Amino acid sequence: MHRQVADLIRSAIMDGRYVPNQRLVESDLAAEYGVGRAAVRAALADLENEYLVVREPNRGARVRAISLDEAIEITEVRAVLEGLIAQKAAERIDEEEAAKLKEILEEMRAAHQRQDFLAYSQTNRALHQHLYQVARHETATRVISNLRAQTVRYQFRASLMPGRTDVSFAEHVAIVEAVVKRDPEAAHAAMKAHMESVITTLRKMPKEGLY
Amino acid sequence: MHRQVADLIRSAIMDGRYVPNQRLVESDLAAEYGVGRAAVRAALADLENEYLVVREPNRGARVRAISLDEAIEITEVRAVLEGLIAQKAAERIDEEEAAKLKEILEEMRAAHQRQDFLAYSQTNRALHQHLYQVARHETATRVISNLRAQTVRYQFRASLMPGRTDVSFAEHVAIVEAVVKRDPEAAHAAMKAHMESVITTLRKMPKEGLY
DNA sequence: GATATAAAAATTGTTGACAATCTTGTCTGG
DNA sequence: CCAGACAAGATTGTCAACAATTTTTATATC
Repeated sequence: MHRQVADLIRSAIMDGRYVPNQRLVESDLAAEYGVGRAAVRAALADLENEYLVVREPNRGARVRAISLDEAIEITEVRAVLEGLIAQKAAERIDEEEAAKLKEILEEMRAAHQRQDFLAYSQTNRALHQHLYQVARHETATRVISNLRAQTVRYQFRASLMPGRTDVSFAEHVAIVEAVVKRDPEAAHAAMKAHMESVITTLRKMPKEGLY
Repeated sequence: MHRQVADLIRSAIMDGRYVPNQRLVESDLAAEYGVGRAAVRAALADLENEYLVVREPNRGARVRAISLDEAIEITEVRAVLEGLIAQKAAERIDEEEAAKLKEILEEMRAAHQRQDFLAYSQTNRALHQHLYQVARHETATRVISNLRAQTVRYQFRASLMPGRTDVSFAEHVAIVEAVVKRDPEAAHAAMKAHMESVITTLRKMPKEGLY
């Protein structure tokens, strides 16, 4: 039960429905989601452990504000982990998985060509998800997923920057080529380059507001 | 309150007082630690989020069993993160911090020379902790700490293997030298070599029991 | 002894009540 | 008007009770 509540609250945070520093009052949330306070409490504890929420004793919970600097730091951690994933994927990929990876890349290309930003974003996600599956590295996957939730809005904004999609797509082509070629070092290097490019983009973002 | 309880339970797990797959019964723990069930419940939730404990609906909590394969996987993630830490430390270290790092290394050398395993282990820990501080990379530090708690007993066993301390010490010397020299790439490489050596040692361990 | 079934006991999940703490609003004096 | 004190209201933290679920025990049968 509390897990579902946590999922709902997490979605609300990621969607921007709950904004940084917003108070999350147990009884209000209980009423909103039609559950008891105990479930809300447990959900907030989970979200605190995911660093999406901060709680102070006797003072309740708030949506955690993440500065651009922290988003960059989080992305740096993601970068090294995505590099590990790419390397493992290159070591472990089988024919079927390779075919699917290329398929996703083609969908990504098509979305890119028709300038369908939403579809591009979705295929980008699907590509990374597929790499996690190919890599079969549960720990890395788990840590990445958690970190991603913390920076999702920065990622959205970064991806809206002019020319970003062109760069991103080329980088993904390089990643897929290296992985399909079963070259762990090249895969690692390609992913590293991609993630550094993401970080560079983040660094160029104006430091306005919190996410 | 529940945070203190979580700390106590975590220590018991890391000390081996609570063993893999052991049931952790809320009311028993409440009696043992002199707190209410609500606090135990919250503490167990925290520990579940740290992957030290697994909980199933209606079936309670157990100490999570971590296989050698998983310990290796966790260490692989730690490896890339420790590499990031070493790199950042090399970029950011100041004179005072460099002096302290060298000081810790000397204590580590002394412990190694008098074959005081416990002191060696403590200085090893202190060295890594100091690197985390020097690196000023909160996210990496946080993720590492959590992962470390999950593998602490494997680490202990690995460090007991014959000749391990000799190798370990030499590797730490290389790390410190690179960091003090403010060479991020060398620091990263030295740490990578060290962590790969740890992983190799883990791979050589007999697959007996769970930790 | 092994197996199946029912009952009893143990444990988890949830709730409402109340104590403790914090925040907000109101009043008074300078 | 502003600052401080105090009361009222809001919220969190905790508890005991009870419902729901699982585990253990006892009993019967083969």
